Amino acid sequence: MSDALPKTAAGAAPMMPPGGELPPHLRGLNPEQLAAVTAADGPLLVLAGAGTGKTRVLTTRLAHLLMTGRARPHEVLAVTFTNKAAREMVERVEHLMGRSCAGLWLGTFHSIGLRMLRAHGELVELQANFTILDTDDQLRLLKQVLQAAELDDKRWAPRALLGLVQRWKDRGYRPEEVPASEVGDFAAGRSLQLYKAYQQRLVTLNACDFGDLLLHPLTILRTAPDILARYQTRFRAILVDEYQDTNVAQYLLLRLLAQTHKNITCVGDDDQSIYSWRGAEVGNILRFEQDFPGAGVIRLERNYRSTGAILGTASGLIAKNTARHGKTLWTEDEPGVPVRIAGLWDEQEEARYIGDEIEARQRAGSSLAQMAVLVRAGFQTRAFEERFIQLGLPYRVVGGPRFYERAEIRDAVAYLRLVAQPADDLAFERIVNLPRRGIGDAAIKTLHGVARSAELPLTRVARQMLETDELATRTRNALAAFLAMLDNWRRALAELPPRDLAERILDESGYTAMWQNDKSADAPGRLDNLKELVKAIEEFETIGAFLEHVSLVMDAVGERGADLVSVMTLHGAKGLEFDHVFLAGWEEGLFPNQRALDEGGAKSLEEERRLAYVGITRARQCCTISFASNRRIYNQWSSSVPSRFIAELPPAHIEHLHRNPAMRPDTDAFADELFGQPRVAKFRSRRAELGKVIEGKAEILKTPPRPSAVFSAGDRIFHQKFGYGRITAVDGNKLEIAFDKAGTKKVIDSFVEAAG
DNA sequence: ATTATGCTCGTAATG
DNA sequence: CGAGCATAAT
Repeated sequence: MSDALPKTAAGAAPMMPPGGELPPHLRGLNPEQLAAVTAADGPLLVLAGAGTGKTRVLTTRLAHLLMTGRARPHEVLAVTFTNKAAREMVERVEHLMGRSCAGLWLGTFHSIGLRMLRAHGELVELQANFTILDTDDQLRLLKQVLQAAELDDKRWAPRALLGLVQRWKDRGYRPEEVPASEVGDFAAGRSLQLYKAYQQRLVTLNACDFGDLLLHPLTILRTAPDILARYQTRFRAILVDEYQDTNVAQYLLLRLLAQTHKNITCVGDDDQSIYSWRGAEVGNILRFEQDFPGAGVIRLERNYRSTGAILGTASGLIAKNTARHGKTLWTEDEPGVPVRIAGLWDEQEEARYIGDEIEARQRAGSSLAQMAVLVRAGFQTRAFEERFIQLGLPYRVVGGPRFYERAEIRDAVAYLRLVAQPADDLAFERIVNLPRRGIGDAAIKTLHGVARSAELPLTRVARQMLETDELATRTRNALAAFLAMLDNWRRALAELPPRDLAERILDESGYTAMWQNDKSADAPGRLDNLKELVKAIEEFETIGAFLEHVSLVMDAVGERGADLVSVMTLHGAKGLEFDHVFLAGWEEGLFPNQRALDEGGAKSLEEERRLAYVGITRARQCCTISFASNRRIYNQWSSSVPSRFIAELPPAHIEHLHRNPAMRPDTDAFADELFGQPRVAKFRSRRAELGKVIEGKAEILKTPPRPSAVFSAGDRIFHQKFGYGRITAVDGNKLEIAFDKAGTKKVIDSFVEAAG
C-alpha cells in the first residue's frame, strides 16, 4: 500500500514542539500528517492525494487514540473495503502499539455488518446459522423468482434484475422504501414486487446476500432504538478508509453510529473514486462537511511516491474534472524523466514494445516486481501474455477468478452448507445430482413444485417424497441414498473435527472420485484446489465459522516472492505502486471506455479521467503511456484514435516518442479536429460495421518472427505456460501437443522450444 | 439422462 | 473468436 516514508527527515521538523521529543509513533510525520493524526475528537475528513501517506495517517491516528487512552480497543470501529486493507491495518496498528489489539472492531464493511447480524439476526428473520449467498446463488434465485412470477427470463434478464436489487440495497432501500422514481420499467413495473418476493425467498432459505450484510444492520439500527443507542455509546471513535468508495447504505450506517460521539475520521481521495458503477457515491466525500457539521478538513498534498513529471502530468489531467475538492500535490523530488507517450501500429506491436522496454529496464538493474502493465479491460492482458511467454519474461496476471468462485470450491462448499444449514435449497440443487446420481431435472422440478406450495425446504420435501410414488422408483432410491448420506454427515457434525468431516463428505459423496475419473486437463488442478480447501478448514472450530470465512474472506493462493511483472487492470492497481508503469491502450472507445460514456455521459467521462489519474500516480520513477492505431476486437480489425486524455496531458511534462508527427495529439487543435467533427467513429457501443480489414499494412511493421525450429510429430518440446509435452500433429505452424500436465492443446510453433 | 448443436454476448470487480 | 447457456436430439 501507499507507505509514505519521507525521503528526508526535514518534513517533520517544523512541527517539533520546542524542547520536546515526539513519541516514536509520531516521528517522521509531516505537519499535515501530524495534524491529522493528533486532531482532537470530532468529525474529520482527511483528503489524501495519491502517495501522500493516507494509510499511515489512518493507522497512526488509530494507534494514537488507543495510546492516549481516548478510546479503548472495543470502543473503536475501523472499516475498510477490502480484506487486504483490513489485514494491513491490523498489522500496522499492532506494529505501532507493540501488542495485539484484540477487541477492536476492525474489518471490512461487510464483516462488520455480519458481526452485527450474528448478534441481532432474529430482528430481520434470520436464524443463527444463516447462509451468505454469493452472486451466483443470487442469480439463480432471482431466476427462480422471475419464473415463479411467470415472467420470461429471456425478455427480462435475471442479471438486470440483480443490478436493480443491488442498486436499491446500495442505497439503503428495503422493498417498501424504494421511491417511485427509482422503480424503472423492468418487467412492466413489477420489479419491486420481484424484489419483495426475492427477500421473502431469502427468509425461507435462511440466507442473505452481500447487500443484506449492510441493509439488515441498517434496518436493525433503525427499528431497535435500544440496540442503536448501545452501539452509539459504545463506539467512541470511528475510522473509515477509502471514504470515496462508500455507497449510501454504508454512509447511512456510519452516520447513525457516529451520532452520539460524533467522532468520525474519514480518509479518502475524491480524485480516486472509480467505483460508481459498483454503487459508490462520490457525493459522500464531497458532502462530508454538510453531513457532519463542524467537521475539520485536512489535506495531505505532499507526495512521497512519484517524480515531479509524473505528479505534474497526473495533476494536469485531473484538473480537467469539475466535481472535486481540489488538491495541489507537490513533491521535493526531482522532475525525473518525462512521461512518455508511444504510438504503435497495433496491439501486438504495443506488447512487443512494452516487452522490450521491460527487458531493457531489467538489464539496467530494475526488478520485474517493480514493473507493471496496466490496462482498462481484462481482454487486453492477452496480447501481453502472449508476448511475454514468447520472450520468456516472467509475469503474473493479477485478478481473475478468486478461490471460492471456482466451480469445484463452490460445489464442495455447497455440500458443507447443506450439512450445516438444512434449509439451503440453492446448495441442495447444486449438488443433489453432482456427481451424477440419476436425480435429473424432472425430479427436481417435482420437488420444487411441492416445496413452493408447502413453503418447505427441498430436503424436507425430498424426504416426504420417499413415502409417495410421485417419483420413479430409480429416482426415489437414488434420492433415499443421498438423504441417508446427508443424515450421516449431519450426525457427524457435532462429533468430527470440521476438517475430517469435510474430507469424509467429499469422499463419501463421490465428489472427489468424480474429478479423479475426469480426464480433462484441469482436473488435477481442481483436485489440488479441493486439497487446499480441506487444509484451510483445519484452522476453524466449526463448519459454520469456516463457511463465513470462505464467503467473506478467502483469497486465491498466490505465488509470493517471485520476481514477476504484474499485468492487471487499472481498477486492480488502485492502492499499489511500481517504479515503472506502462499504461497501455489509451484509445478512444477503449479508454475512455465507450460503454461507460454511453451509460453515464459527462459523469462517466470524469470517472474515466480519475481512472487515468489513478494509473499515472501508480508510477514512482517512470510512466509510459501507449496507444495502438489498430486493434482487433472480437476478432474484427478496427482502427482507433488516440485517447482524448493524451491531448489533455500537460505538454511540459510529457515526451512523444512516435516518429510520425501526425500521431502527436499534443495540441488542442488536434483534439478539436478529432472530437469536434465526426471523424473516425470506431468502437461503437454496439457492433461496428463488419469488414474493414486492414491487414496488408500490419505485416510491414511486424518484426520478423523468431527463427523457429522445424518440428515434427513425436518431438519432445517445452512451452513456457504449459510445460513439457510431445507433439502429436503438425499443421503448418500450428502444433498439436499432448502436454504432460496440461492436456492436449493446439499451439503456434514459435511458442515452444525443443526439449531434451 | 446425457450429449450435440446453436445462439448470444462480450467494462471494470469488493464482499 | 470463444465461453456459457439453452434447446434439441438420441
